[in-house]
Amino acid sequence: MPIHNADIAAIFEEIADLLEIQDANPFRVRAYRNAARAMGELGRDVKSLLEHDGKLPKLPGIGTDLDAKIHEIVETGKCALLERLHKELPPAITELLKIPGLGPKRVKALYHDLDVQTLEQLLRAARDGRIRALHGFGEKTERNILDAIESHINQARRFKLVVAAQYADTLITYLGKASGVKRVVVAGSFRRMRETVGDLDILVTADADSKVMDHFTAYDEIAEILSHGPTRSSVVLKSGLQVDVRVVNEESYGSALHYFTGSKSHNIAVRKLALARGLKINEYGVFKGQTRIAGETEESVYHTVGLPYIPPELREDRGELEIARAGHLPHLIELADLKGDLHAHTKATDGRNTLKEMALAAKAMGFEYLAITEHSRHLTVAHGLDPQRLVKQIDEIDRLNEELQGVTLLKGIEVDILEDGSLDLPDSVLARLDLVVGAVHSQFALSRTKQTERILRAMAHPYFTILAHPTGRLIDQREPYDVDMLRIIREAKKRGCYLELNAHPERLDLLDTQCQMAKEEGVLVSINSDAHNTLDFSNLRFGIGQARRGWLEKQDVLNTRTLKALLPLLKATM
DNA sequence: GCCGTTTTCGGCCCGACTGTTTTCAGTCG
Repeated sequence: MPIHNADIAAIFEEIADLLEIQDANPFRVRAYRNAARAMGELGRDVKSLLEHDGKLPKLPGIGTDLDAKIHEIVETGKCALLERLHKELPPAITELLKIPGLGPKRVKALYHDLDVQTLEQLLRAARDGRIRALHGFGEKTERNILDAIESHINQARRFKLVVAAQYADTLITYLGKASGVKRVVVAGSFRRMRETVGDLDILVTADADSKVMDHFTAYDEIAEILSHGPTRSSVVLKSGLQVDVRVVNEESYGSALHYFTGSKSHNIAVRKLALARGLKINEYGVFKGQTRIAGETEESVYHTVGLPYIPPELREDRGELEIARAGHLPHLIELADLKGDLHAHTKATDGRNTLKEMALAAKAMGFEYLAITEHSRHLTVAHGLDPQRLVKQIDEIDRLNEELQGVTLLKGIEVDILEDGSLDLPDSVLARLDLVVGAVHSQFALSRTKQTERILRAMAHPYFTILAHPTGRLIDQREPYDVDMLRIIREAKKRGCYLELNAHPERLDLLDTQCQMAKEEGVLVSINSDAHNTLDFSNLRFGIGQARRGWLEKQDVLNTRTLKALLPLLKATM
């Protein structure tokens, strides 16, 4: 069985769960969770790294023991510690931890006292009223467990950023209407621009006598109130989205925003820095003994631990603290840096608007240029262009450009990369274009080797300019196809072509860690809307968020270039 | 299990809310 990073991460997570149920040292448990996270986020494939170099680079949180376990898993596909734990505890028991309200202590009690090992057994025990009899459990806990199991089955897991944004906008307006409310801001993974969010974390500053929590829990989209306190409340909306609201007074705004934005591991790292300086950080401020020394702004919090302000998108404990301390934080790209968009469709294929309407919408975005890149004939469902229709569009664009003021349409194509790596249109017509965007739209299940070779062969084509949505994943719908992204990026560097970060909210493809990889290898990324109508340009903000999570700066992005600077870059091949 | 501008041993972020308890453990973020 091929071992991927995610497999190693899953093994470490399971070990952490089982150790926790065994009441092991919580810091040992954390070490395994950190290692799982490190594996999940690593931009390089561990197996191929080991095959190539024979050892792993030094990774934070991976010491001698975990390093040996990674070797063991890669070489044998198994981990002796996990096998031992499986003998000591029933394997399915980690499923029980997924039930909200059940942590390791309660799972352990349920197993020892009631021999509950599976969700089915848990359900039966709750229905029979056996749980309430356990020490530390009661009638209400039993009821909650029962409810949680039932909703666990058809529970919505994570929400795409674009969907969460819609709920956030209306809720912010609603909360702002409560008396005494000063500021309402969404923190959490939403503010860090993660591609999906599990819940909305909203921070409110308000006068001490504000009734904002009562106002919040009276919101008419609420399906269930999970908790309701004076400073913190949690609810589930009818949509299934959980919302947590936290209220602090105005002087704690910065420290509370920092705390509530996370990520959890970033916060832990910052608080450790504070400890080393004899300081304590909590959501109310930074304290030296009993004295509060900072907290009005996030800048003030970072300042107390000797750091500059770190943008939310970087707060993932992926080395940002060290880089910040050294004064080398990137100046992250912003939406206003984009000078154009290099991937868009019109009515000629599966888009909704005309060439002119798209051009004017791009101009309204402040863009100098917009590339029209229709699908090619192989993608019949999208009414892809054959050579004749593409030539016709080329002529139309030439005519329209003479008429347009302040914006230029570029002639392109989103050409299908066929299974053998050839392109879906002949050279004779591709030669007439300003750029060729290549895309995989079929045969997603090829082996890693074949899929990689297919894409490399397409990129070797002299007219190839940009690889569209390089992993092919659709968030929550379709897994990425299996490719060696590092090889693709290195080949792009050699060939002088580029990778797309597709900003469509269902794609957000390249992934953030792959953006970092492209940057390290010196390959420019093109942040494109893949617009199918004039409104889709607004999705670029999600692409910008993803790019910022990938540490990209203005100079790392192809379409921050002016038209004049861009054109030679599009022509640079081989 | 990891790690070191006090350290190779002894620490490891910090607080709110719930439910069960009668002063606090467990869970969560």
